[in-house]
Amino acid sequence: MARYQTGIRTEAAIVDATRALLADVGVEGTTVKAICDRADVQAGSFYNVFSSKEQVLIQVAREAIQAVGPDPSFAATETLDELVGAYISFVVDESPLARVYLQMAASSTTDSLVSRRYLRHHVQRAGRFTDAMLRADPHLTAEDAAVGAEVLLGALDGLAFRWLLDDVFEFAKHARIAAERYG
Amino acid sequence: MARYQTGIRTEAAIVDATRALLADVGVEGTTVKAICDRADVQAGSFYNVFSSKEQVLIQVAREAIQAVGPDPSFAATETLDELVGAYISFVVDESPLARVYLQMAASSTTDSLVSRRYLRHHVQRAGRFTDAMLRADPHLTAEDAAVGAEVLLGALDGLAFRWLLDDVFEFAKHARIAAERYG
DNA sequence: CGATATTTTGAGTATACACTCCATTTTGGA
DNA sequence: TCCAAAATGGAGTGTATACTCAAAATATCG
Repeated sequence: MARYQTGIRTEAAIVDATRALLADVGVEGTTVKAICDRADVQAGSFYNVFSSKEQVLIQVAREAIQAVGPDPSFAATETLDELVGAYISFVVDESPLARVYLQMAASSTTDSLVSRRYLRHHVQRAGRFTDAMLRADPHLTAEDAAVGAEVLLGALDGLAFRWLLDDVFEFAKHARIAAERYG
Repeated sequence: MARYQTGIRTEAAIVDATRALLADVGVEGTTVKAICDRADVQAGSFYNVFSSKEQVLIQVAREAIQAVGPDPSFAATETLDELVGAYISFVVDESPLARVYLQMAASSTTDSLVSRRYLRHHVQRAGRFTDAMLRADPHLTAEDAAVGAEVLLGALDGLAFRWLLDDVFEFAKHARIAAERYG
């Protein structure tokens, strides 16, 4: 099923429109019609590229999930500061994608495809935080490091949600303090 | 407009059904039809009691918000431990309501009415945490206490969201550890 | 250019949703 | 017991949604 360039461009336009819509009006307002209008495409073209609305949502969620953490190839040596810094700059510098990330994580109904994907991603992320904590303090037990990672990640995510509710909130400042206390 | 007992019972049944549905299937699955089926009531009765679906959602959200914090009459003397303990037992002992609280807070990002209500509630709650922190350590500046309260609340909310994604997660244990890092 | 694969169009379908209407039944005070 | 107010049943309305389809247009390549 070798593809033509026009089809690939259309797919990109649909993904772009979906991401922008999710950031602008949330999951609820992101309808197929709204996506098509924004991408300047007809419904038929949408379904020529994606088999369902859920597929493009998953695609954007995957994209957001990948953007949360720094390059996985550094995972063996990265520090906690780097991990926290990456999350902060993700939220601050890529606000639309961060908004998508948080909104989709929150609105995914339990046991849905998206929900399971987020959980798996969270477990991986917690693993990287745990490893970084262990490298920083080799006296920690693996269990303590894992718990510490969960608490720090919880704080970061909670503060990001706080920012979602009110974007005047100084996320970066609070996130750094959370890292100092919980790291 | 003196109301009859049957009408009051119907209203209670609708609110109960709505709360249970929100906990079970989330905001998305909570349709008027589902509410009516669960409450064993017809659509006409629903709209005899509530003017719209949003009204009953707001009612349940208000109920959940009120259940989050301990009795406000203790606000002048309560300790941080008591506030944290109240949140933990809210999540653990009243899971359905906690689920409603978190899901509606998360999905309210698009709906400005509910969103503002949650934000106002959060500000009040942060105020109580700040006051409790100041009582525990009078040397703190008000600013430091406020930031600390935001970070701790962020951690508690983030961990609760984590529990929402996977209810095997030991929320109480992690929440207590998050709170300890202040003692 | 001609042949074939791919993409686009846009009207059309089925369905689920919030909500209405009003005839009928039930309630509870006088 | 009577009766006006309140509550109910349930069919019905309009609308928005995800999704389909077949014909027409366009791209790719020998």
